[in-house]
Amino acid sequence: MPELPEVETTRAGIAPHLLGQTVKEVVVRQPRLRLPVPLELASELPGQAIVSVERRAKYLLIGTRRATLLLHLGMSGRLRILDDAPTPARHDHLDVTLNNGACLRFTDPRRFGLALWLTDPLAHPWLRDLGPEPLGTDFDGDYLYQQARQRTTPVKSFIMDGHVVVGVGNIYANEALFRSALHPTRPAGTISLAHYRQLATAIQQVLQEAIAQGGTTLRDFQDAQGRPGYFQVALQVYGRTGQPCPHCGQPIRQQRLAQRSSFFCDRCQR
DNA sequence: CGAACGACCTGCAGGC
DNA sequence: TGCCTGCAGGTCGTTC
Repeated sequence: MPELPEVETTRAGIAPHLLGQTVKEVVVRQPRLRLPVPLELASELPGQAIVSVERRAKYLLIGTRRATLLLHLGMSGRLRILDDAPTPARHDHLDVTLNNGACLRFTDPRRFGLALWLTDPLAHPWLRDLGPEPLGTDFDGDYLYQQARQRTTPVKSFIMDGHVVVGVGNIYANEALFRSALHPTRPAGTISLAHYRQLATAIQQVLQEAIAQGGTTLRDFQDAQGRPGYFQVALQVYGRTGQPCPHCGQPIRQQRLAQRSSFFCDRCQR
């Protein structure tokens, strides 16, 4: 479900409801996520005031003075703000209720998501070694070009590697490569600096446009208020196998690359 | 070090 | 109707 734009849309949706509020109760119905939900979450988060709601890569960081609730939505995770705490449905694994009666509810059918309680989340091994934010000032074509030296991996796998740059998932990797006319299988180390500048710009633009549209809803993404995103109408190649390339009319091809579906135009992307 | 791949888990669509 | 297969927006650990 969520790539960077969907996580950012979620963050922006939950933040105003959480900031300044105090947690009343934490209900863990299913502790078996990608890692076990720590018991301390339910014992230590209640009573804490929420002082920050931030995002790093696809992780959400809900900060208190004591520690931080680190959330990841995995493939199928979703966060909603509810006015109260209605009867939970299947896969509603976690509720964080607030003193004002509202409830932050985490739902995740596939359970690839994460809920941890950490005093220093950015020092966690999974966050510590992450690459730059694509929308930050330390990401550009020169950086990508430098990172790509001597690398033979396909450029699509390269930009989806969180140690290179974070937040670029399968949808937006395909779209950014199409926009910059690069074939997904092209070995990362064979691409020129000029092309990497185009690719970096394409990544930033596609992510910013998707955020502005509230993300991409393929089947089930909804924001914190239950509204879908609208960027799917702007997708040029993702999920469009056999449909004409918007530039040249050739049918869009689909090919499996690093166990992920890739969509591209053979003629426009080299 | 980098590259390729299996693993985790559920739901759904499509073929028979 | 049911059963089977393959696929899905992520990302880790293992192996070579």
